[in-house]
Amino acid sequence: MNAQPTDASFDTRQRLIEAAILTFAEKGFDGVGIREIALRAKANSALVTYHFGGKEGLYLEALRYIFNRKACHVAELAAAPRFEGPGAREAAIQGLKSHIRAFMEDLMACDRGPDPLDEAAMALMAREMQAPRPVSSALLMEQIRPHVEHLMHCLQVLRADLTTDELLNMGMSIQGQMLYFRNSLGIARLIRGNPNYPEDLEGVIRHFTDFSLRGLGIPEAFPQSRN
Amino acid sequence: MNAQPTDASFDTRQRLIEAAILTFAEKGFDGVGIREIALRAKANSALVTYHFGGKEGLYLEALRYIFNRKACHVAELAAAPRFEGPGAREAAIQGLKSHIRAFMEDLMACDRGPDPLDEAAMALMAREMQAPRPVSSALLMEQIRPHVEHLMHCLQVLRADLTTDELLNMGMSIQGQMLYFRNSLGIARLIRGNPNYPEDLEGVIRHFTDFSLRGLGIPEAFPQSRN
DNA sequence: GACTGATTCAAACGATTGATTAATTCTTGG
DNA sequence: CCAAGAATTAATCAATCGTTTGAATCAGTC
Repeated sequence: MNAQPTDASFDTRQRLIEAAILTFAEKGFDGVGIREIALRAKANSALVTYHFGGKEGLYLEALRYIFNRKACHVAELAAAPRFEGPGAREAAIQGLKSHIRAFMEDLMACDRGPDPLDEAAMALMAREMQAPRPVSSALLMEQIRPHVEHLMHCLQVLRADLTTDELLNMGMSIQGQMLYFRNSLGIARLIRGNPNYPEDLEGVIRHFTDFSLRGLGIPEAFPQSRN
Repeated sequence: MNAQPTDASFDTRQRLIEAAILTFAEKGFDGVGIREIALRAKANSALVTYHFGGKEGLYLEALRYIFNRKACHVAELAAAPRFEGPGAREAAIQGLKSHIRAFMEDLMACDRGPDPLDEAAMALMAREMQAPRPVSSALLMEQIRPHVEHLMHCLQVLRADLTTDELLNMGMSIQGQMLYFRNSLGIARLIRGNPNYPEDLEGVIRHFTDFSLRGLGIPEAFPQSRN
């Protein structure tokens, strides 16, 4: 593995990484050979060991590439200040709404157009989340933690009466519906008989927002008790 | 592959299938060799081809074994009659509660004690749901469809004012949080720093029930408007 | 143009893959 | 008891795996 890539090797490295994302996402780590990746990247398979130290090194670098590439909206929110004092509750509601919107927009990568690489990157992250490799679980945790903490902060402000465990359950339900939505897009399109679903992402975001606020137990979001 | 297994070969077949479930669940289809499975089953690796026609045949047989073994609670519910006439609403609420409980108990296989085989079976199904193999996707869909239809019927009774698309969104949120819970057990345990999570499955079931009923917009489930 | 280090390449490495073979053991009905 | 078929075994198959090798090619520097 070389120390720092030069301009000459940068293109090859990038092509290998992108081919790795596409192919790993499609078939999983064990379902792909480095020859297949190298062929897709129009590079020699020996370069995988040369540039990344091996197949696993390429896999790790692919994950890092995904994390760095996705200048997430969620990441910006995670850096927001804490909600305190009067108006904290309203701010937390707005923060939760923003989180759901940002997370959905990140999930769908809707602001960069339909990019197959983004699509594959999310599929690969989904694989990694379900069956985390020991070597990459730390990388994944480091990436997810700030988002989790920001969401948990919103929830804690909104439901100060709940225990930490109950708050984690709330967060799990909120994140779960969105991540499952992303993971099962293919099936959902089949069930609805609509290959373009969701045409109305705004409607889906609105649904997740309302469902989450009600599920969380926010009175303002509950239609029957609103008036 | 032999036509019908005799008594003599039944034990070996069973041992191979159970070893396959455990090992496939742990490392995925491509991450396991038949020698490793055979070693775990204390059998000869050539018997995989002899009894099941090959590695993929063993995998399919393992899935069938899971489906047959798991006399799912959800499957019983799916065969329940439709909710009609007076009391339909109460019945639908109870039906939804039962569905969530049954689905969670099936997901966690908690009613037969902590059986590593059941645990592995669910992990394998989770893998299969996220990245279904072409040969087994039909088997999986056939297994899942009745559960989806039963859930949709409950939702339709409870929220007759919603469009089909909105109802599908509701169902997606309800199933999503549970499936995500199952799929991301590994990450959840990392986040909580508790490898034994969830110790209190009842609490999780109660949470999903409350969250779903509130999210669905059922007034009775909303604490602030209950009294 | 010669030298240097980084990069790429074709070829081959040993190991392991799923599958096959042929011989052997086990089981069982006549 | 004994053929006959089923079940199991060790050994081996070709293919592929990730990796290594050594030479070729490239880009700069003196």
